Amino acid sequence: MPAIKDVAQRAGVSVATVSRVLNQHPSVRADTRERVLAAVADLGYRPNAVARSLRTDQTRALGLVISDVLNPFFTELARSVEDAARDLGYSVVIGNADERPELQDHHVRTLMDRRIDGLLISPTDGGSPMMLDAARTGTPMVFVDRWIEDESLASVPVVRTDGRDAIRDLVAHLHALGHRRLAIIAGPAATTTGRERVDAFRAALREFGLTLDDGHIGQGDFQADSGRRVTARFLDLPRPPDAIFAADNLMALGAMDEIRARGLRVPGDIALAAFDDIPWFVHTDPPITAIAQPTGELGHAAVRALVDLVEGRPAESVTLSARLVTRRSCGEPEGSKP
Amino acid sequence: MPAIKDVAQRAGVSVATVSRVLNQHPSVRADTRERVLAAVADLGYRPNAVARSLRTDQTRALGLVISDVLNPFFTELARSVEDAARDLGYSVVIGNADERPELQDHHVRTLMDRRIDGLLISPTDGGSPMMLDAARTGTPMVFVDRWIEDESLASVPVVRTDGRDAIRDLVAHLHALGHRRLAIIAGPAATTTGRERVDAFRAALREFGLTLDDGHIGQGDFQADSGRRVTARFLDLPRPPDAIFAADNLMALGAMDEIRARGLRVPGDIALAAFDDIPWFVHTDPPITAIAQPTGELGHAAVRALVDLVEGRPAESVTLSARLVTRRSCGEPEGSKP
DNA sequence: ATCCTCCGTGTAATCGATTCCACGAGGAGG
DNA sequence: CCTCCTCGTGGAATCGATTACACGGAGGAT
Repeated sequence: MPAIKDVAQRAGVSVATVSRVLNQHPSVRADTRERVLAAVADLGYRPNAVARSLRTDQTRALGLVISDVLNPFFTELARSVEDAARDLGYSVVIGNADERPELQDHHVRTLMDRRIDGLLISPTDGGSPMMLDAARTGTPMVFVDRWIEDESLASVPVVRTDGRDAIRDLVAHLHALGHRRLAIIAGPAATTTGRERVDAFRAALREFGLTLDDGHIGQGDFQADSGRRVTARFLDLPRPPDAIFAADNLMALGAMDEIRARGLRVPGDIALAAFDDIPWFVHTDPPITAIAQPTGELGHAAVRALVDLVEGRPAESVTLSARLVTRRSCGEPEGSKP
Repeated sequence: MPAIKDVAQRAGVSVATVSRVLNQHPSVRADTRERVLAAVADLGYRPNAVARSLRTDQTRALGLVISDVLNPFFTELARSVEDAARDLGYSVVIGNADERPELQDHHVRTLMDRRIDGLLISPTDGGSPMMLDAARTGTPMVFVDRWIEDESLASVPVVRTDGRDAIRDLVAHLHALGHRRLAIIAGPAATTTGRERVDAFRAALREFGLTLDDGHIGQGDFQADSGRRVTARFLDLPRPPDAIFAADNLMALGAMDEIRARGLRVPGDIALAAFDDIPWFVHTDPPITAIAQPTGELGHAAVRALVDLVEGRPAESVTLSARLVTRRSCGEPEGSKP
């Protein structure tokens, strides 16, 4: 693999001149430029990004640590992040934390070791040591989707979706269809989205004169299995809920598994709704009512904020809003009753 | 961010000694080692991977270029690749080609510029310039899932799934349920998996005395939209097929969309099956019969082969086999008829 | 006592780029 | 004709690690 000195030699110039040509520095005579470019083409030379990074102290790479790649919400997020970053001339290195704090820490550490220019992170837990460290040492950092409530992290911008209104709409929808005993499969209490969705759900219930039983809050971990387990607990109750709201799409999948395994039917026996909409919800039996986040915009906004930080501009937090997409899993839509 | 010389200074030794401690070189006196380790801890020093890579000419990073992150098959693959790589002490940098050759090329180029140690690639097309270049210049490289049939790439190991038998099983299943006019939504002809699945399908049909009409082969591109389009064409035929086999799960999703949009029913009006199984297929209406690849093993085997290459050992191609998972989208299972 | 070995450590070259500074040539202005 | 700029270019320092080689001291062999 040819290095810059090979190009210099072949073009009969110094490495400095080659470097200037490569970085479109103006003070190179046109014919010299030609010669250098010709040598570059002949040798198939490509600058070594590792060496360049060492010298310039920037890698033009961003780190993205997400909680679970297998969750369609996060893969869509990852995709939009990569798109936005590429447009701005950055690469993205993805780390999958699998909802495990120690894995999250591993990835943050590896990314920092590789000296990525900035970190986009959707924390799995209450804040791992490496992450606090990264924030403290001034690594540009942006939280996406979830964030950490810690005063030492107060300056880290948060790009997220506020599901409050959509959740209220969902509760209204359920209420209108006659459901009164509503339950929620919550995310981990350590995550902000975990808590927030429960809070919003509880507040909305209150608005409709309902209360959220302690027995109707199940602790999940955003994985399908936990949705199954919690749903089993709900269904074993003497008076089971008549509607279940899963705080993410994987737990909704688990819930469906369990409901189906017991020979019950959605929405006849029990209604089901989920946070996060995915293409498959159209084709499930029945199609699932869900709260959709503007995932693409979320990714773009997050990258914009992070790159602002990286390039020395101030960055702001962004809050987008989610919307309810009603389908048939909570009962027949209002207008369509016979 | 402290560098090795800061550690050296604080411990009162030279940078060489610090480096030796960090790389567990044996010839360091125990008490010196202690002092160095203490300094490392005090400063929170972490070695700069960029500098290390420049010097050692290895990054301990692997590149993975996949055709489409949004396809659950590939995200599962990516996840298993990352798992396997991490176990062996490597990081994975993912590039999403989005089934677009020019994007694939962009990622290969970027990864090569960053001097990744090896490249895992699932090519979208017949072989882009950068890829041929990479192979020619001796970059360790392994094809996964798909590959390129080019003599200059003959030495690149291929880790893949052979779906031949499973496709035969599928055709047998369809035949047993009375379907005779079978159609296939194929992948791009430029991809090996695209062609291979059609070939296997055609061969299996012949075995059952059926033929594959030209009108019953639709050219898709592994994306949902193309599944929709091709299905529309099938259904507009004067004598539409009575069973459709989609060569991947996204095109199956598109096919379902189209079938549903026309008010037709699966499997009553038309049977549907897909290559690649995903968790949601259990919950669609109806549950979809699919051919499942051992995705986890695929990823692990691919990483093993690539790391062998990277570390100077010979690597071998691996072919795993897929299996048919019958559900209800082709008709009621044999045993369960009344 | 002398010489050799080995052990632990330091000095300095090196990887491949970027960039500051210096330098020579040529043109403009006095 | 001399001085001063400007322009284009080259030399060399630098980023942060690794590692070949050198070196001084301790201990063993003779």
